[in-house]
Amino acid sequence: MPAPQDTFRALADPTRRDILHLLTKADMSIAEVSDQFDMTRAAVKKHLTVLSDGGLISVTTKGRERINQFRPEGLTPVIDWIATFDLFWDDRLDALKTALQQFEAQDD
Amino acid sequence: MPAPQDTFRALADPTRRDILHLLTKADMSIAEVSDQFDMTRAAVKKHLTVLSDGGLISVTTKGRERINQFRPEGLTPVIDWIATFDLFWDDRLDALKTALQQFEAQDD
DNA sequence: TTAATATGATACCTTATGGTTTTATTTATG
DNA sequence: CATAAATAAAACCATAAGGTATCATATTAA
Repeated sequence: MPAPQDTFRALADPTRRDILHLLTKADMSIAEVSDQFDMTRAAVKKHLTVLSDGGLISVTTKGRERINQFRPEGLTPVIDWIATFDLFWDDRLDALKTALQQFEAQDD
Repeated sequence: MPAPQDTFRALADPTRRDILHLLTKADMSIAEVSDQFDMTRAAVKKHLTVLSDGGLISVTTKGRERINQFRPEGLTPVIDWIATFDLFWDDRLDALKTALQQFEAQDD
């Protein structure tokens, strides 16, 4: 239930977008994510917090680790927003919108 | 030909997203856009510059005015990026991807 | 229990961002 | 031509953002 703004904000940083792609390969602890970037754990952890605030990842505690998992549904606020422009597009894009609505419905 | 980052950045601000919706109603000069927001023309002009850098609007000169026009195609970098996650989604989302590819092809 | 690991939290620094104000330039208009 | 209108450009300001370093806390593991 993040505000759309939180999702847009989370996606605005390239490192955060890269983290999302990384998390499609496997769920990872903060340390594991940090290993893939040339910055401190603290910095990566801040990015993960922003991603979590934006609904793009979920975090579960496993012992002393925090396992970060990509949440594809977190992207829907952005898709929804883009879909609001569909009157400007053509019929082919209506197909996209329809497919999207099915996805939304399925997600309930 | 903006870098994807410029597009994501442009969409990260709520005022800029509102401006895009406003411009779906009509092409507008800077002054006309400014009339719809509680901030100075200079501030709105900065936002329009960021939107232009992100490929989301085009600007044409008409006398002493600069007419700003929404560019729906400017959203495709974002759509493309989201589509890169489709392996994580389900078959229904494949339909979305297909529709998107048709749109891309048509745009050439 | 002691030491190492993984993370949390805070303080701090630098730069980017969103905004205003002021001044200049270009284009209409009376 | 003189003036008003529309925008450009630059200086400036406060806050947000991305990053580091440091210290505290909570789990493991020896």
